[in-house]
Amino acid sequence: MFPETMTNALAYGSLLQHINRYSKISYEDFEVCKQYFNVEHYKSHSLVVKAGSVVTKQYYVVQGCLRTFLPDDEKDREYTVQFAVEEWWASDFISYYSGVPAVCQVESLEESILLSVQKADLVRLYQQVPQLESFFLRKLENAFVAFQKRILSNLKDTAEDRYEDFLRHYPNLDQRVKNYQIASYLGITPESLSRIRKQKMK
Amino acid sequence: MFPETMTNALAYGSLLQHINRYSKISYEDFEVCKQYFNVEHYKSHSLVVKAGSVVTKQYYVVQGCLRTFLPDDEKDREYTVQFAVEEWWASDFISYYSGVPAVCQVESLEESILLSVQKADLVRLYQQVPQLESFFLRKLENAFVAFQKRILSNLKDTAEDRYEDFLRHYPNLDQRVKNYQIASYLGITPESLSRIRKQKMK
DNA sequence: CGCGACGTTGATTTGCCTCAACGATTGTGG
DNA sequence: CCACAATCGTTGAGGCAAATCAACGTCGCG
Repeated sequence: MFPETMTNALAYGSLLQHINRYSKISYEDFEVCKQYFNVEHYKSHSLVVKAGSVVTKQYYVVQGCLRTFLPDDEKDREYTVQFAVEEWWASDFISYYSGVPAVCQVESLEESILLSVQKADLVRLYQQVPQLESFFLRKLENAFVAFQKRILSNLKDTAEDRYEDFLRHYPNLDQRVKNYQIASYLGITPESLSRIRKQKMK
Repeated sequence: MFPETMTNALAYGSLLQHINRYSKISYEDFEVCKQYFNVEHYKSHSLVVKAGSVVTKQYYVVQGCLRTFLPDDEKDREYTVQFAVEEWWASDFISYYSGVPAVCQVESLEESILLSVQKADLVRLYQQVPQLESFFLRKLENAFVAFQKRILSNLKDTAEDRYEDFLRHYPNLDQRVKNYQIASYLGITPESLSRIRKQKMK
């Protein structure tokens, strides 16, 4: 493993590159930005966000893989809202934006390195580096569009179509996560997904 | 009917009240705001947004009812993304935010009075009245949360549950729109919805 | 090694769709 | 204002995709 300072440098480097893809930011501005982001490490199978309390942070994935899901203890089932791999963001955004206690959880599916930022700190950061407000706004717009597309896909596509959408939307992710987790993202059972995969081998 | 100036005054009054519910705005600021919003009238069954060109406006519903839907000419079917009644906003937000030509359409289901605003004008407006940027951001966050809840509802709830969600989400709207439009919002056929309604009468 | 978690396969059930027919309602032109 | 057509909602019969239930093989890990 890299020494602490080394992986931190890599983490912030990843974030800088990511932000720069959307809105150019100066070295000085990024130095300010860095102060508000904390590096967090999570083991595989650990919980990043637990249901029950209000979520005040969002997370940027430097390395690893997260899954946001709604547990349904009664039916002994889970519903996956989204996955997040390198350069994606995750949180329980329902709790984060509406300020209600989280019903969803975020779990780390692998050893993960994250950068977390407090919602309250973002407000301050926006005042110091206004481009970042545009950046996060753009990010929200994109996420909104993605969700609307997913709703449309649920309305019009078959399970097989949606599985192919999933493969396109998350390249190679099918090799990193469990089948039953993909099934719970698609809204079908693991058995059905297994049959769809079999079907597709021809 | 009211004279033109009268309905315009009512329209802007509605918008002012609506904005004030989220972020307080002074009389002077609202005067600036008004300049960018245009009153538009639509007849029942007319199209507010047609598929094919990039959508640059979003619409506030002063009076009436809109529906955003994706037409599928092949299957001779439609998929409803959302309804918008008084004090709601509508557009094809996929086109509006991503700048791609619209695939969805927005139709007026009743005689409607709308206030439209250009995306480009909002940028200018934000510079003059910064509270409005927060207002629109809040609106986007709420819409994002609503969509995420709908995705979860699609994953976990039965058609009947989703119908009840619809009734709660859009109070009394079932008396204003066609059954097959509600069905296309729920992702079921009009026949299935009819059977669900029958079921619920006990 | 042995246990538990996971993926697959088969048999059966079920919720919703499709297709078709029929009233009710709406809207329109004579 | 009525007559007629079109649209819409309902109901029934039959079919299909996916769920459920159950069994079994495999893999990973304590």
